[in-house]
Amino acid sequence: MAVARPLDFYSVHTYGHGLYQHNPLRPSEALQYKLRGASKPCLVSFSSKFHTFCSKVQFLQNPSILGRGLSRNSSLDEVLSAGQLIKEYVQDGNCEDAITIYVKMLEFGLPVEEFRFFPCLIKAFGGLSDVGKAREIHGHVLKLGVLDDVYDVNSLLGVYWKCGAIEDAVQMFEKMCKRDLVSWNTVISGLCHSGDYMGSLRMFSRMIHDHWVLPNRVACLSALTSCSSVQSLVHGRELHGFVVKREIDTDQFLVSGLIDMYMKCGDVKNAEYVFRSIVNEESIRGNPVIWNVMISGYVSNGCLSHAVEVFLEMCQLGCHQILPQWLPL
DNA sequence: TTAGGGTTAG
Repeated sequence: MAVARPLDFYSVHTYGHGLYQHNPLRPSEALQYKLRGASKPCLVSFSSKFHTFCSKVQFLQNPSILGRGLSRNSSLDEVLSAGQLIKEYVQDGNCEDAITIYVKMLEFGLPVEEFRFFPCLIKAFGGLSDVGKAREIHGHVLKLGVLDDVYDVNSLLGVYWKCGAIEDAVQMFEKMCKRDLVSWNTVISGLCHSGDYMGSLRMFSRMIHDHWVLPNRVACLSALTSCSSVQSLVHGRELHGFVVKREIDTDQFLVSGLIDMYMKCGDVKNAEYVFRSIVNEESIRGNPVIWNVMISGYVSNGCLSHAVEVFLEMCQLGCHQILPQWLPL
């Protein structure tokens, strides 16, 4: 069966893509059906490992949970407990088990409309790196009507990027009626990671000029990576000015990003300027990455004696604790 | 609640 792309998911007429297309079941039923019937690679494996973690969750083992004899309040408590557990699993990177718990909630007929952890659950699907599964959870939350929340849409956007579904992600972003800083950062970083560096920089510019949203350090970091990758000194310098103006030029990640950008663009003088203006700061001095960026930048630009000088300076300043990683003694 | 990180080597 052909799977329709979720391009027009804001329309009430388009609930039925993918999993739910031509499917008369309710979303929870449809998801259970799909998951039970799925052949490998299976979304959830009901292995012995599952029973181990299940033992920690009383409500999953309680037969009374099967929907009968439960008051509404106790059902809500179960939904809350399940949500917290899902959150924990996702934080631990245990995405499959997090999804399993949600599937159990559906099986037991818990009122998932009351579930308050959809961003977390959606994020778990990103860990599967499977665009088909991403579309399934998309259809599911769409039908539940929780996609009005920018947190949920942002999470879904992140899932599409993680799955490498660039078109889906971009089109989803373009159709978002409400965007926040995280939405912008997600798309800028997504474009950068997918190799569309100029697209990422255009998005950065559009964010400021067309939408009056002020980029934070996260957006600047992605944009800097894009500048380095395409060796665009013009954009890099512009970005440097922006970072200074925003007074975030002492951020350690941005400092190393700026030095790296200048070095990759062959502008050794400006890399030195950034490095020297910050290296006396106590917090910066102990950061081995900044020294490494500087030394490797010198080497890649053919400034070998400078590389040795900075290396010795680093040792003299008491950064010798990182020496064992460096010297093949 | 959601996004998000820098270097090198191989």
